[in-house]
Amino acid sequence: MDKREQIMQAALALFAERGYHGTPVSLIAERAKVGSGTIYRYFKDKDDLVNTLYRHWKEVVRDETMGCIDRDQPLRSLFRDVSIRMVRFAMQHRDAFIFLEAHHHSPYLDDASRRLSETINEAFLELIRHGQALEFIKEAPPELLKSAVLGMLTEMMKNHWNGTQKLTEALILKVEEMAWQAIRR
Amino acid sequence: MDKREQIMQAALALFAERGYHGTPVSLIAERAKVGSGTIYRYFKDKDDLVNTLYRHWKEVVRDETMGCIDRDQPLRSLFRDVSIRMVRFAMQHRDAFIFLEAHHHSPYLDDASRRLSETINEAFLELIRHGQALEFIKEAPPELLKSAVLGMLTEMMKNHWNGTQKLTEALILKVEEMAWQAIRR
DNA sequence: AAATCCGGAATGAATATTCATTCCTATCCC
DNA sequence: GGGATAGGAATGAATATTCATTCCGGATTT
Repeated sequence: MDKREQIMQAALALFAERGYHGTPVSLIAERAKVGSGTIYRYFKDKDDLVNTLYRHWKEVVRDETMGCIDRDQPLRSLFRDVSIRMVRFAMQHRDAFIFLEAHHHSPYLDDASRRLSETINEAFLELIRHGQALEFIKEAPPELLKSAVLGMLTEMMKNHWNGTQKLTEALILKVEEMAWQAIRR
Repeated sequence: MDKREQIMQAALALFAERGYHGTPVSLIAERAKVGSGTIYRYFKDKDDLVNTLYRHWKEVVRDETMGCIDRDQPLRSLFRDVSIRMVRFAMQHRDAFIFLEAHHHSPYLDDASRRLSETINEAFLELIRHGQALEFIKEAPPELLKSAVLGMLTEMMKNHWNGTQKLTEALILKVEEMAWQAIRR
């Protein structure tokens, strides 16, 4: 019954569904079963709330996809490992995934949020550069390859959520293979 | 000096940059150099404006990417043709591209807008099914392949706009090749 | 019972929409 | 032609609504 937690959960779901400007604080309060004034006991203002949320979930993504990974396994399986962790994260945390995706470059994100996002980005780029050094991955700007892979995975997750094409365990593997085919030499 | 056109242009730029809820009607009026009341002479309300915009640009996309295409050329070059037309459209109409992308599944889109979107979708799926029938393209749900390709292209366009990785003519070809590698048999 | 926490009404700023008025242009009369 | 006039277009101040934030009386904890 942690109020702060209730507020974070309600805000996450609403921001994911309706966007930042589209969700009134009063609605967050209602959904969290909390007085609207209470929100301001835990967060300085709406901006602070969205940034706190963003940072919280970015950290979870970082830990679940980049943390505790065996960096010494063969590159191909390292890539698969990271890709599949990302998809798994998305499946398990639908709202967080949609929220992070939608607020990727929002003007109301503060510097701390931006820096954190950049860190994760850099880790993924490093993986790609490593693959290029080993000549497993295409010669092309790493940024380009990164966005190819992430764009692909992201769009398929969106399709999964909106019901167009549900992902099964088998399809996830297929998807990962497609991503690899796109960037391999 | 067509007021309606001025309003549409201003709204497109602002919605692309700040989103629907993020842009006050007064700002649209200011940017269009028009009294705010004038907007309501041409559009029933803000909702009507955003839907009109959406439909207008979806039709342009449809015509520029799916219209006037030689459906009898070899599948590989047909696919290239469509992909490159999409990228070209995005490069030439930055705001329209960002706007359409951002409002893809917004709750304020009406039925007519949704139907139009679905039509274009279906045309692309047809292309993929055709490729599968010829055994050039992977066996997998066409929806999945479609979102892989579009997600990839879309994300790379976003990276282009935000300055992370500018696309050159040569890179566009590379990108198209990656998309093909992802879905080919 | 003091301190802290909480709810939700109250407040004022921001916003969408309306409407009384002005402006423009085309038509008509002299 | 030129002045008068009608009627649609345009305007932006006024209105009604929505929203973020504050405030304060009451509940809960210590």
